[in-house]
Amino acid sequence: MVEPNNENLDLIFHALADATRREMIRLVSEKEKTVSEMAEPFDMSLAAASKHIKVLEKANLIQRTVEGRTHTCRINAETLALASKWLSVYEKFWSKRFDVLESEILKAKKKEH
Amino acid sequence: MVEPNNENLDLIFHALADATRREMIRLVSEKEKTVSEMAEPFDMSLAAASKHIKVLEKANLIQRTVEGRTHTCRINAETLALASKWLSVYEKFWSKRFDVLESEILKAKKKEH
DNA sequence: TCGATATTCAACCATTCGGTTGACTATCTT
DNA sequence: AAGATAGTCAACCGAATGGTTGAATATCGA
Repeated sequence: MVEPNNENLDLIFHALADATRREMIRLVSEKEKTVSEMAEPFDMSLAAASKHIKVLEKANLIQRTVEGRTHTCRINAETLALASKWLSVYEKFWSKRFDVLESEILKAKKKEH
Repeated sequence: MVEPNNENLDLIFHALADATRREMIRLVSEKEKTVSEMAEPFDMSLAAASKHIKVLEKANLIQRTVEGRTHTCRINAETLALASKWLSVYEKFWSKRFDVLESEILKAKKKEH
């Protein structure tokens, strides 16, 4: 796996910080798609969608192959894994909280009887 | 867990898209910290750091309690869990890749003997 | 009460963002 | 060769971002 440096993570999280782009990731995760297909569901110009796609591409979240005049996009999930890896460092905090919550629930249930 | 809507995710990922703020999260995850303590490691004005803290707070990534003149920040890891949850939908894509990689390695090792 | 400390606020600035439109390039089809 | 199709590029626009500085607010300690 490529080690995630700060510059990478800036690009990745920035790309993810927009609902249109997150939805584009969902779309392209279903099946590889052309630029037009990626743009179609959104109420914006093709040029605007094309910019979003470029942001995703620069962040390495999708990859593009050009064949003739059509550009095909496919997901590059390894990059999502980098974001996930950064977050996973803090996983202990929320799982810890869940443990506390669970034990609280158990205690409450015992009291019922 | 609070359901992550698009607005939440916009704020969360935007907050994470800055190296200063990611480092602030790391700092505050070690131990709760005052605003000054959060700002100290960075080469910027207190006001700038204060703005970053506000971004983290609005995204609900940290929480603040005010006691007298000191504001204490603590991590709110549940919100990181929301980001992680969004990413986890795509986990199958990268773990699939790892599986392929693993089986390739196994095949290669078998060939050696 | 006075000065130090902790923090925010407001105004400003340059840059980036997310969108538009119109022109352009390249490829496919006929 | 001519027109349709796929997509980008460039210029523009208003709003948001990330920083600054100086003033304001509120609390603490002597």
